[in-house]
Amino acid sequence: MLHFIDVILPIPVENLFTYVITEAESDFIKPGMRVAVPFGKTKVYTAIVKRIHNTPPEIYEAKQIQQILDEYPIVTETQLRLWDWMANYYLCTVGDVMRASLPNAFILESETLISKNKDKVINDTDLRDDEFLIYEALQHQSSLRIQDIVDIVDRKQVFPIIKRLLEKEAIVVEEEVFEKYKPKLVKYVKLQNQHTTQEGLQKLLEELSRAPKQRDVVMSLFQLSAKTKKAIKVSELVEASGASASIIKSLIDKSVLEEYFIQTDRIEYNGEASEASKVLNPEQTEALSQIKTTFETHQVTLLHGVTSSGKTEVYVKLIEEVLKTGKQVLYLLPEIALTTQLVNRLQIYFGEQVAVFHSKYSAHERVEVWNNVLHNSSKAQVVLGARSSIFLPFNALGLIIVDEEHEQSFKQFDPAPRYHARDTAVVLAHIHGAKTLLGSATPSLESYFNVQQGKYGLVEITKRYNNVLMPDIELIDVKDKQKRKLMTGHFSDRMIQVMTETLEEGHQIILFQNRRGFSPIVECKTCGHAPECPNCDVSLTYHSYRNQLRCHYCGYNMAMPLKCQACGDTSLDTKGFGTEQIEEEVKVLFPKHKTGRMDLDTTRGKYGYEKIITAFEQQEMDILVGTQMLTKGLDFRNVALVGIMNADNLLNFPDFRAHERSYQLLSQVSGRAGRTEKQGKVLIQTYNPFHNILQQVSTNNYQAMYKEQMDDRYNFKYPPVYRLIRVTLKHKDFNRVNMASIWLGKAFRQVFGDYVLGPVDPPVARIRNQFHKNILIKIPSKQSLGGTKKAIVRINSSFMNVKDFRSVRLILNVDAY
DNA sequence: AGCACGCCGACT
DNA sequence: GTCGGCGTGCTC
Repeated sequence: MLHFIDVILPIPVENLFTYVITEAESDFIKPGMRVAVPFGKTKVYTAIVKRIHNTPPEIYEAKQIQQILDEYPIVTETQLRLWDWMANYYLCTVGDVMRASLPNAFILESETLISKNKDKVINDTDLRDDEFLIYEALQHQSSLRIQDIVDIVDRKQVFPIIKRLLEKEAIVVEEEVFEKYKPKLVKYVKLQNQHTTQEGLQKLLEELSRAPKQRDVVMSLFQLSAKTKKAIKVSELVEASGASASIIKSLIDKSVLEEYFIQTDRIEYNGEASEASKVLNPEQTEALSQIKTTFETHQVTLLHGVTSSGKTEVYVKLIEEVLKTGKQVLYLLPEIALTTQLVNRLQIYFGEQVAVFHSKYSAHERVEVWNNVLHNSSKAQVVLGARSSIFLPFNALGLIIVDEEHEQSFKQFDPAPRYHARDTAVVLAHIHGAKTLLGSATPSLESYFNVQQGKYGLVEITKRYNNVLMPDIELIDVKDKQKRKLMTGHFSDRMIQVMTETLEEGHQIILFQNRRGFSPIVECKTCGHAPECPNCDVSLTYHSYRNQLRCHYCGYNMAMPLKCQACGDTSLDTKGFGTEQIEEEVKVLFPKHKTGRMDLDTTRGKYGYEKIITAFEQQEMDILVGTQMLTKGLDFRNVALVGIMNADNLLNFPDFRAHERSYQLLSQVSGRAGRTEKQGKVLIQTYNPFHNILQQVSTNNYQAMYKEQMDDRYNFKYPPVYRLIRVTLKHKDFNRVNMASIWLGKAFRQVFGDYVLGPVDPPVARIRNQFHKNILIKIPSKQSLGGTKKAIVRINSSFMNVKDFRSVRLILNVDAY
């Protein structure tokens, strides 16, 4: 009987691919293992085995696999189910999901290597110029990659040249696959056995009496191992004895010492669980017991607790209980880089059991976390991670916590799979029969809607920890202040007054300046010309760090011009209302106090965030000016005032969620004020103090916000009442995208009628020289999601059959909000 | 996604 | 005429 496997390839093609395997291989291969397979004429890819069967393909001959890469599955069956769900729900291929899931080091790809044909002597005169260049390069280098050749001849198409060289038998090519993951080995030393006894050591020390340095090393090693009773690293010995590596080397050569290697994790967790978890206050205890009750009837529960109500302590208790049952816990956070505080806290309680996983980790580190999770190692019982950690190979998941569930960074926008980690987490938990806890001080409308629909349980904490009062929020009418000439730059008299008071009391201040949709641009005062990106339809933004103009979309940058490029005048103004300007103004207003700034510019670099946060925590700064980053669960004890410089550009953002987002953002920033006994103060400057959202923020009235926003969503047919799929078309030729989008819009309208919006130009209609068009499809809740998606897929394939449109790139984004 | 194949303009 | 550009289609 013949044996076949269907495999998933990490490329965006719909189908699985079938390969033949031998009888022996069929006994060994299991779904979830990696195999290396030949694909196309030359390439070798890493594939994941999906299914093993005996049905030969009908219309083609299956190729053989090249090799099996694993001894056991590295992807679990539950993961394969989740991949299918994701591909189906988010309208992408399983290959896309695979690529996003596996640490890069797991996906090996072959690379074509070109080397000289040693069996044949080639006369230089037989070669053309470009061929000669390559042939000559091979005299110095044993092999060249395709990219090297591209660089050498400076041309895009190099295959014809390689082909000619091959025909002349001047070169040979081979496909090489590199193993990307190498376990890290650490060198240890110990005394050779005969020296470990009391007398053996005595004797050895006597022998070494003429070599005092070597003697010292032996003494140090003996003391170290007596003290720690553990294996001694060479590096430790070097440090303890102060000897050089060469002395140790000579002792090894003399057979006094013996060296050996142990495989170690790259990520080391220092310290053990050093503290028992905190005792909960009555509100938290009540919340915990309610959560457990709702879990009896619901898969998912939403924990709605006001800012600094101590949600984390509740999570900790819950985690403790799940760990006792031997299950794993996944703790999802919006952005891990900002949450060192939380990592430290969890490590205090759970020690080594905590593993951290996020995109800043190297490929090697990710493999190690992956393996620890896969083997249910004690080092990965609690996994703390950003959205991509939903891809880890859990096998005994008991609980998923999604903290700050309203955060939009849980949604991936590019590339595919364009998934929402919170929603995927709910599905993942369901597959495992685990529970999901969503936590937020300002829940997303969709989660609260699910509560109202009876899908999710709800638990609330309305009091802040230690009975700290909710901050007092005051709205300042900027229009009125301007009329009465009470504005100093961007600061109202009231803002300056309260800031002065706060500083006098020795407290700290956070000033929040939204950046979204509003960046500092450069404008000529004479002619009004603003430099634009040559590749995208946006003005360049000014960055004083490096004094340059940059494009946020494609990264294009140029030095800050001295003269206007249009009229030549030198009166260029870096106008705008960014954090930099605010910081400058603060320095003028409060010259005696220290001011810091936290935004994309200042948090570059690996420890950018930590530096600023720590400095502010240590009260090295009095005033911190920052963007959205400040909202992310940071805990500053001494902040008594939060100032919001301009609430309007948040509210006026052209997006159906602008109001919901503004509420969330403003509430979260406000929550940074007054975390100790003193009641915090929040000042919001706005042109529109009677705006409902601002009123709701100032009275902390989530219910009113929810009700009003939901009315809008019903009336205008937006999520969570309707589902939303956004179709983006991209092409370098404007007319072509235009025609294509009109065609596609019509086709959609024939099926979905008025539930199709567009095509419209997105706010930035050209990015990296590609023109964009958007079409929005709204799906009523009663309409079957599966049927809708099938219809979309069908329309897409007929779209692809129109010759002129084939080159237009289509991007489907499900739940694009 | 790659990569080969096949059809058209600008150079020897 | 050929070379090198780019659009089109397939990969088990």
